[in-house]
Amino acid sequence: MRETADPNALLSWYDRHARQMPWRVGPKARADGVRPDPYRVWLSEVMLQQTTVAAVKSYFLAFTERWPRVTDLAAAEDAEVMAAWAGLGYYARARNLLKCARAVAEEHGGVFPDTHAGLMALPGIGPYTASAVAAIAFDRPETVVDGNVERVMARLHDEHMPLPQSKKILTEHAEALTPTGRPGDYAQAVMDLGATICTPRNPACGLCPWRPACAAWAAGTQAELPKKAPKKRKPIRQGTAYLVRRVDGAWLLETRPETGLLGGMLGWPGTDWVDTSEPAPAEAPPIRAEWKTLPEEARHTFTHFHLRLTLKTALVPMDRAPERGAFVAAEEFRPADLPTLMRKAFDLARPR
DNA sequence: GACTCGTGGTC
DNA sequence: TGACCAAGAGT
Repeated sequence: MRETADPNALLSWYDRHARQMPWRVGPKARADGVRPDPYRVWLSEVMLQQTTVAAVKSYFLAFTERWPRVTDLAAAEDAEVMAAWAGLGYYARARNLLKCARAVAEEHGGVFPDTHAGLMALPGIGPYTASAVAAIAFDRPETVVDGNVERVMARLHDEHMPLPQSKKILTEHAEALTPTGRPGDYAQAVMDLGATICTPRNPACGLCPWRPACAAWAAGTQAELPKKAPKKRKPIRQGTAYLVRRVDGAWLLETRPETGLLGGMLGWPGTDWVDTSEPAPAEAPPIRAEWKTLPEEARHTFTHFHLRLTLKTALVPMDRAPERGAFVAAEEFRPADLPTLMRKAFDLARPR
């Protein structure tokens, strides 16, 4: 008879092996009564959505240095926040981050709600993030279910039904295990277990505090779990971007529409992007100029398609007015403010 | 439930 | 090199 998974065994493991991260109050400090700052917990959780810890660290430090409190962030300009988020991806997160900060500042007196329902009502906070903030910042016994927890539960219970179909069952397993004591530490402990021991490939079962309870370990199936529905392959889209430099060094840029891909981000004016099976999109030059096509196209892969972007460049005189976008002075232009695709295009087109 | 929505690291 | 993957949310 296999043992039942013991939350205390996991907490004991976490006390010894918790990862240190800039936004985390470790188990020792937590036991000494140190409370995490809900603003920092929320900010980190939003940044960590579908994003690796390694990628998040420098952004988290930059954001908290520049905007130490939620009211500081709420008072920031949209363009400043979008530029600071550039490169981290999933830019709807940044747009919702600002909406959420402003809602907390204006409708909640600058104080985050401390319940799952209160948090869920805020922009950019879904089931996972509401549970994470409620548990980690407010020590409420909420159950966090992220990709780590799904994997751990699928293996613990040897669940072979593929995701996302199995999500509900895995959530119920996770809820059944969540303890009423130390819920914040516990939430972080399950995710640390998934990130360092119960990893997608080559799980370190020999070091796992829950191995005695693991049905997949008993069956030898841990390497093939969790099962996932097959993914569709990515189509290829094509388009053209126009990189215009004025003789004084200014660059012609535009802020993209709020919705859709790279919404709200700075970018080069260009055509629509269409599937390569369709005719190439009509030219859409943002200004009258002599265009030069670069020998190399910018290639970039998004979540659901590959993009091949033809780059056209031009040098224009001071008195030439653009039909789209606006010139940004050379000394004010920072390539780091661009999303990665646009920065790639710039790196191929920049004068050297 | 099925799509959309980024990026960099890894094998 | 290409596919997979990482602390999901919104529509």
